[in-house]
Amino acid sequence: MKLQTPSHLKLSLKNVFEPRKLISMLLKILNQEAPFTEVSPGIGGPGGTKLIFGTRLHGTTFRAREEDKLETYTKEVEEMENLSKEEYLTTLRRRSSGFSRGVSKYRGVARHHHNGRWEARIGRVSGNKYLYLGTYDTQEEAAMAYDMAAIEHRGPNAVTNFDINNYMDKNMPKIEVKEEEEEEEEDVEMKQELITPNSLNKVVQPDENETHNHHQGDNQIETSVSKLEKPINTSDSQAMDPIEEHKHYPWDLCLDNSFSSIPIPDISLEEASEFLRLFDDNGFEELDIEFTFDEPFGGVSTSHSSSSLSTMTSDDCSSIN
DNA sequence: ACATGTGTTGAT
DNA sequence: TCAACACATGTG
Repeated sequence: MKLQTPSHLKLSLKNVFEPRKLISMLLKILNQEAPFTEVSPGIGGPGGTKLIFGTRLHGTTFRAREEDKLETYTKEVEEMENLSKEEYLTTLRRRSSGFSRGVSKYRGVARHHHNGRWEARIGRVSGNKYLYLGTYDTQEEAAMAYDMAAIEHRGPNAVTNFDINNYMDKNMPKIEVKEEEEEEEEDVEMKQELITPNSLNKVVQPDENETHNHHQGDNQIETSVSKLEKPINTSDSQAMDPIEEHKHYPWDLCLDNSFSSIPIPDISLEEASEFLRLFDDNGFEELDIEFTFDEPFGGVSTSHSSSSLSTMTSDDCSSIN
């Protein structure tokens, strides 16, 4: 029997890995409108990587594939739990097309072998040929050079490192130009900004434990699942102020604004909003996982999910904000 | 399997 | 700085 995921919950890489849209959606999620673990990239096997927002399972959003098993996603779930928002978005960005290797966090940026500076380059634009964009002291500068070239040559839909708004109006992202050891320093910063996974992971219901298959004999799954289900103390979780956080990440500023203020042709924003609707109180109540699939996901029962879901309401979110 | 686009490497 | 190859990833 074929598993069905509502089409409006499915976003292919092509759509999702458009940073502005992706980040906007993720921000909504990460800003406590939904717990961090509700977004998961799925490794799609032969069909390629897909990032799907869809089915809630074990407090995590999964997109089901007929051949998928829960184990397929344990890696992603763990990854999301162990990474800060910034780090995770970086990994997502890196996974986008053609951007899978290398040392730089940014698209179009590579460390030059000669002088060690950061070289920006964009390939196969306007006809063919590569475009050398120069070398820079910092990754960020090179990344911006790439962004601008990308926008110029590929239009407003270009996949960019930073939010396109930064290039549309006066406010360029305030790049903290540090000395040499950028990477390390940034990593430190990231750690400081780390969103504790537990502080976000509030949807977990105790009774879900019984729902889960705890006796698969697979250690990895078990640890992952139990991690997810670790009871969370909502009250003492550190409230993350989204605004505060924005200060440190220029590229994710005014994402939502960008959607309304910038006319972006053929980007359908409905996808994003439709997706977000999922995380509305009502939306969740009505999203019956049983109707989402014709059979339990990966053989794991989801029968309790809908009742559990109802407890994941704005209460959880507002308590944080 | 093929197309695409970026990382890497070497030459100039 | 330029050019070309390597290769991961998406797509039909």
